Amino acid sequence: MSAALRIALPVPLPNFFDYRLPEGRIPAPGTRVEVPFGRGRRVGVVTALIDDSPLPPEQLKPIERILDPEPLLDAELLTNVLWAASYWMGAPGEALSSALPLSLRETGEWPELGEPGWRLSELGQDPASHGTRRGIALQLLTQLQAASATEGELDVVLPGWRDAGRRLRKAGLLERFESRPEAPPWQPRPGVELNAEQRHAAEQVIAHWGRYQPWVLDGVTGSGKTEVYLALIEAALARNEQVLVLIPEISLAPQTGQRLRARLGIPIDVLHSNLSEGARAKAWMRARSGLARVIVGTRSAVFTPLPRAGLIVVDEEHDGAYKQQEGFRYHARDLALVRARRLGIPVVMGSATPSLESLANVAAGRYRSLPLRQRPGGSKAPSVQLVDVRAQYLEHGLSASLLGQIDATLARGEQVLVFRNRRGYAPVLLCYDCGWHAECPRCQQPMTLHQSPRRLLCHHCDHVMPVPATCPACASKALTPQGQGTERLEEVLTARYPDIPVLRVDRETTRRKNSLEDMLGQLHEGGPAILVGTQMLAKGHDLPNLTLVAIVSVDEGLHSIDFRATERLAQLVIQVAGRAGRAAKPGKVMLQTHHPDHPLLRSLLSHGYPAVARELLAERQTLELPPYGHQILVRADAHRADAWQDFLHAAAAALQGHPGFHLAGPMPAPMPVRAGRQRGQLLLEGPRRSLLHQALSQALSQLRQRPEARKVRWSVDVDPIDLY
DNA sequence: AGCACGCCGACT
DNA sequence: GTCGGCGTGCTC
Repeated sequence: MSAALRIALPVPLPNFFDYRLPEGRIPAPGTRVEVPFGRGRRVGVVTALIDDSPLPPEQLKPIERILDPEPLLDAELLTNVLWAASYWMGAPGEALSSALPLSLRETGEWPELGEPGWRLSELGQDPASHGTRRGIALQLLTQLQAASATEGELDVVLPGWRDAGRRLRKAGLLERFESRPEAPPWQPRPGVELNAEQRHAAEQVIAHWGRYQPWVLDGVTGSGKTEVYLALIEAALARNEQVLVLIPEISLAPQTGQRLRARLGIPIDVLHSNLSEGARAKAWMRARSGLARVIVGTRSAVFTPLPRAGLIVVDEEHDGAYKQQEGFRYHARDLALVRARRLGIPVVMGSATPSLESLANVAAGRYRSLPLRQRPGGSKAPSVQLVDVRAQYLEHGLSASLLGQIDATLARGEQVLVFRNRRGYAPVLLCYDCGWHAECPRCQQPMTLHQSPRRLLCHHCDHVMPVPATCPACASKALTPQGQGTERLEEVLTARYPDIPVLRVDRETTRRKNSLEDMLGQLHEGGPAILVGTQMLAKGHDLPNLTLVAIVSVDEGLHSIDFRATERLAQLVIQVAGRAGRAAKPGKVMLQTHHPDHPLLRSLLSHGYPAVARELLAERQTLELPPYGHQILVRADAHRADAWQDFLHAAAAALQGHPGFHLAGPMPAPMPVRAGRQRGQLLLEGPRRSLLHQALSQALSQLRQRPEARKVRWSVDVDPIDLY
């Protein structure tokens, strides 16, 4: 037993590493240190000063260097990151890695916190030099004559100043400098008048301010959840507290950031994985220092330090994007709740379609519901109509009644959204003569036909193959694309409406940064247009002239073996439908299906999402599925099926004798082959989470030693959200 | 994970 | 005769 520093190192190992105490300053928990590790050096984070290291002192290596003058992570963040590692059964060092921006995972120095600012140059201070400048250029000069300003401030007071700024700098009148870091001053501004429900919601949260309480802001689309967020953010700012706003998608970040900035009148710090590394580290450090008042970010932003935390907002809390699906598999919404509890602050989770987990927590009294049922401005809920396509002739998947509605909508000068959750041209390429279809050799799944560029693409492993001219099995020329993807719908609609702009929104067309923004921007003002796209169109964007949503088909979701498929389908339909008719014009939604009598669709249409959620929850309760039962999934894959079988059988054996759960498997994964690897899984299910955890964490330490573990790739998924 | 060490096939 | 395959063992 010896005194030591317990350090987390960025390796996928479940343990910490102990190092000898240094002579001088003892770095406090949360401080980065550089240590010898193996034959190299690594950067780790001190997690504790201990006096009972199991290693004898002579086996402890000394710390090479202390990297931070004070702890980089405060006690709350460090504790919660380590909690997250243990809850989701990840390596502590890897959990800490996901918490830190890239440059701080290494030996990097703390970034400068100043913001770029603009001021008049020596020449520019002479009014004579301004010449005959007009418009924004003149306003900018006048503004900077009064005082220099940061770029963030200029964005607020003089939107669109950047072009003028660039020209005036070229002319030598302005210069750019690194401003002294300082928290932006905030003054309350007159906001939008809240309606009674919104005001009631905001007042309730404010009445419970300063202690942990989860709130579910259950607002139908268009009910103005954002207004409530804004009122609450202002309440935090008035108390000089920080707010973290989590959003599910990067594509929503610029829009959300701009909207908050415009309304709150202060710079918003945006934090997501597409940001340049420097910008990310800077935003993280600005939050740590308290300079950042409002931080907007995706999943990984849940690791932002919040020394003056006042509120966490989780927007679209039902969204699966909050769960990390590889490496360290944490759930950002759930971690946000845990952080809020330790921070003693409220969490507001907003959604038009709250997750069944959150609804169950409301029913159990752990969360409180803030319903928003009213649509402001008297706008009406869209009418939804099922289109039975069984007996209809379909023109490339589109029924006559659907096309008729599209015609009418365009004729009124309004816009149409055609939703299809399949990208590419056609999901299957089939031979009419012999029944052959193109299949991925590595996944044994149909390959998707893409037209530009023309190729067969596997959506599971990205395998690419040329499109055969004739059937490889029977040499027939009758190879026919089956079904519709967004690419094909775009082609069909462009041909049918040659004078109407048809915009396709999917992963292919939005790869470029901001292209989604640009495309939707075009539509914001505009006249008749058709928007064709996937999932991506389901969230966020407000298109006032969009009055018809055509859902081409969601039938795949009705027969999935995944018990969450129905929940996701209901949420998707409601979210997509919510795009219709947000402004004064009434919206219409048409949903094509081969199963117009399916109970889920019936219920969704006649009683809405809350009723469907109640039914699904009752079903889950009967079957003891989440959120009433808990699950941990052990996955394994290998070149040969017997390798994963051996491993998962060893895992099942190691779990024998532990109480409180039931094992399903070992069994092949729902997709038994992927990218050429055989896949299997073992599911632990039980009513008490702690027993599952206990059993598996004990079994894992044995399992890691076993020879079977080395022959497979394996991972543990606590609270899995899909069983692929 | 990375990186060693350690024994068996095709090349100068 | 060597270069290099990936099995297996370890990192405080």
